[in-house]
Amino acid sequence: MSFTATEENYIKTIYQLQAYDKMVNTNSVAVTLNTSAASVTDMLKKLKLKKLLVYEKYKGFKLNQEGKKTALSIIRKHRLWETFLVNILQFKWDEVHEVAEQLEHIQSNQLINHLDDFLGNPKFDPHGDPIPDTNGKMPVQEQINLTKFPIHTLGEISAVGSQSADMLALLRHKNIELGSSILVEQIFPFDDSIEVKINNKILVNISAKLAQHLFVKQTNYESKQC
Amino acid sequence: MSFTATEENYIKTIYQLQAYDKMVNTNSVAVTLNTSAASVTDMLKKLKLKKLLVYEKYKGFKLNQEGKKTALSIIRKHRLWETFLVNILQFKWDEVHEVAEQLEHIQSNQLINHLDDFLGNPKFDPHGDPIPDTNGKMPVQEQINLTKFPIHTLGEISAVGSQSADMLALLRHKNIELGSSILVEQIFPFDDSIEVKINNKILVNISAKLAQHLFVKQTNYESKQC
DNA sequence: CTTATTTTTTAGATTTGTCTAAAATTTATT
DNA sequence: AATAAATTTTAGACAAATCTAAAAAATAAG
Repeated sequence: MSFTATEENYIKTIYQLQAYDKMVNTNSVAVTLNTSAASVTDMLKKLKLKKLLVYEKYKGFKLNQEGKKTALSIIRKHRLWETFLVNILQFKWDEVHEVAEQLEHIQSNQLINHLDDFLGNPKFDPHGDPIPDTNGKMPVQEQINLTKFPIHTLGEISAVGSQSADMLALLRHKNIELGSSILVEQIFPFDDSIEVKINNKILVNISAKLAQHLFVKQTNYESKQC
Repeated sequence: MSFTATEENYIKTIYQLQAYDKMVNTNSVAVTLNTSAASVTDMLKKLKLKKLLVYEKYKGFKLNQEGKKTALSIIRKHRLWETFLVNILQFKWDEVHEVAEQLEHIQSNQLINHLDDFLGNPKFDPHGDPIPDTNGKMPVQEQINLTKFPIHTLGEISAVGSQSADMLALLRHKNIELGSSILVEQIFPFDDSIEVKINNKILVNISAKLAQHLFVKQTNYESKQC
């Protein structure tokens, strides 16, 4: 079965909103896709007819097994294209989203599987997000973007998403390096900046932009066998 | 200015039909795009409004300067993507057309220019067709149609004038591909078929219709300095 | 040079995805 | 529990791209 680009955008959005099978409401989809609630309702009827979601009017909705499978194949395409754009075509990792939004709708299994092979079957995209395989299976993420890292949880810096001299200078100034321990103390919604404790000593404020470039691995006490 | 995928398909088709500024008629576009004459008329009004073509009703039409520029940018994208699919992703050259038809509509100058650089700014695509540059300039081809190629003269296949799957399947069956050496042995006036020797080994009979779609470059002895 | 044929255009409908405004339903608040 | 507020759905309309059938114009044939 194949879908229009518009249908695919709805499917992907609903998938992201329903994380762990929560019910999704009309308005949140409308806001995310920057459209009207009425349009969302229209599309829900269509997707229900195509047996992609569970939906009763006024009661909310969520993707069924088939819908989730479809969403994962779109996400797979999106993330593989982002990897291609950054790793092969030298895009900066914050320039790729708009183009990947277009490329993800190209229909050809042969294309996406060849692309996957050419890229060396990557497990994570340049943003650190996991890439689903042909069956929709996602690798477990051992690292996560700092913006998504839970508060009051001990982790350590496992990657930086940029090698710009400016950024490395900033990191040095804040005494942050690969392997530094990190603990999120507080999040300021006003500017999305984050206050963290580095190496259990220094309190440092990290801007939203910097946080987007830092990846953290949760410190696993059990596995520390030394 | 940007266009829908449908508009782009019309523009490209008209460009190909008007070769050297001939007037184009409604029906030929309808046949090429496998649609109705009425639909073509509708689109012509739209493209005239967008100032891409010269059109007076019942009198035929052709792209103006702006229209040709647009067509060339679409053709550039198509041929670069075909090159990518064959050279990088290991597609067979008769498998690429359908996918390239989709990829050519992706809108991003950055993408297509980075792709061009990554491919090494190729001048010809895997079918031997010239790739327009950013300004729409095409490299000259010193090739000639097989039907006009002199007898008993060594040449090599430099381009094919169609991307139809049927034709490409036929070529594969006859062991003919881009770069194959070719020598016309005999011409049969009854059906205008041609007997040729491929790669100095196999004798193959080529129908008039197939020959019309094959382009040959004379093998240049002078440059063989080994 | 009329008439017949072909080509092209118009008129009116259909489908997809969208909108606004109004009605229906659910949720929140006295 | 009754009413107010928010959310969701329906109704009706619109633009894009398409169709079929009929009308208009150009071309071909007698």
